[in-house]
Amino acid sequence: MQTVRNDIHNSGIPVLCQSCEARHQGICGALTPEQLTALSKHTRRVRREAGQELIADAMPITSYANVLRGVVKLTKVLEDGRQQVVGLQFAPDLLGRPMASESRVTAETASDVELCMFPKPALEALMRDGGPVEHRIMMQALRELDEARDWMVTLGRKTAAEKVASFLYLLATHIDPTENSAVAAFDLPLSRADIADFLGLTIETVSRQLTKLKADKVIEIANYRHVNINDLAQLRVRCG
Amino acid sequence: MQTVRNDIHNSGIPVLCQSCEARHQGICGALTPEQLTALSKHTRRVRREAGQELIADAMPITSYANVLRGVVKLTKVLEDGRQQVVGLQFAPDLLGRPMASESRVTAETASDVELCMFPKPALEALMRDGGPVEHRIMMQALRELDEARDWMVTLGRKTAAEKVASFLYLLATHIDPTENSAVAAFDLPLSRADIADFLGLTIETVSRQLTKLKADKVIEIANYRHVNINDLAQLRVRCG
DNA sequence: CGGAAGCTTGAATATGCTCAACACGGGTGG
DNA sequence: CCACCCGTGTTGAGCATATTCAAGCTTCCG
Repeated sequence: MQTVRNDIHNSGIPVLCQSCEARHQGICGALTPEQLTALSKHTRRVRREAGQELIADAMPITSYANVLRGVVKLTKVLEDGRQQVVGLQFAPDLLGRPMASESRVTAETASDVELCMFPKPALEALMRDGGPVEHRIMMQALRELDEARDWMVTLGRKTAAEKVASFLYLLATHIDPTENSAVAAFDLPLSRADIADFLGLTIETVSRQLTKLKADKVIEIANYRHVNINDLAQLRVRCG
Repeated sequence: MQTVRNDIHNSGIPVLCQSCEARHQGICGALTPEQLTALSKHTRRVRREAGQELIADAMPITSYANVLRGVVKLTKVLEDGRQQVVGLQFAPDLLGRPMASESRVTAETASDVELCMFPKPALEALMRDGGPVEHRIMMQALRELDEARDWMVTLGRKTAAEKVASFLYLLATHIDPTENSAVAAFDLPLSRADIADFLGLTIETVSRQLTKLKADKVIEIANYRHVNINDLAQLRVRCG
């Protein structure tokens, strides 16, 4: 054992993880090199294109995954087919409900996505002793809870115009959180149908409100998907 | 050491805690007798009548509390005064956002409430080493996240009639979770205004929908607050 | 070029909101 | 004891916002 490297840097860290953007974030940031090595024996790097189902509601969870790139949407459906997006996950979020045998949501790729998957028992082993891994998972749960509650205000109390503005503002502040500028530009990771399901609106209403924001020169839209926000402060005002 | 008791029962447990209904639940259920004794030196049992503010949004958190009796509502407001209830807490929930310096919500008593309060550092000391306390807090956060996401479906995709039915169904299944009967009876812990803020409706709409459920013989209401549910299955169907 | 999927636009409709009046119950004071 | 008031809840009429239904437009891709 330990015939392996303690070379210069990244000593003992699996090759795959060395180049991983999520290496120091999410769950992996809480692992010792030894734990990382153990975990990496079970991991699988996976790409999925947009529109694929990753986890089905009410089905047993067999594996967890870190989101490395792209956007995953968490949805719930009523019996008659009405759908609600209840969360969006970006890198380096952990995908999968910890401490439960069954999922409580459907997880689908909203854009092309890259994942680092690992079997359920591998994560559970790391959590068993409590400690830093459990701590990170708790922190993610608390953050997601804050986000869910913020969104409940949008769903329950905002007008259609405010909902759409809030959605764009959310993306602008999440997609590139480093920038702190007055403008923003990005590709919408969600279709109009997904946006509607996120906002509790119809696709027609979403479309009309986007058109209105465009007419009011608050945003520009190219190719249906690419958004330029000219005045982030103006957009903020329209969030209610 | 261990000079101390292995007497009969409840050995070494503070008197106040011995008679506490939450003793084996919530945070306290994760504590050793020693930890419980240490914590109990800082706790204060408090009663608050309905309508009192417990924690203000965006204000520093100075203490946490266990809910022992009654209902606490968590709310958020928009600048123009529109309000949304984003969560309800029952015994034995922990009140207060762990791992944050400021609250992200306003907490108010919805009914008369009994709390067991303790200062922020006391809980943080118990969490420091990770372990069972942190585990319980994580479990509560995950449960609240599931509940918040369930409620997002109600807010975003259900009709007014379905929202009111869902609210009554939620209470019926939460207030006395032991019973598993076809009927239920309870006092509404929330005013019409609070119910409206929970459901993203106006008080008039809530009132009309309650009247409709009454006219359809699904529920009875006495004294505005006392509700009899005659047919829980029928109510369930109306939840959408 | 044709077809399909995704998006936009328009007109008619319905659902829930606003505004207003009224009912009920509990407390206070003459 | 009754009169009054105030907070809370109900009911009604008219209205506004978002939905529904239907048609047409882009873009992408074979």
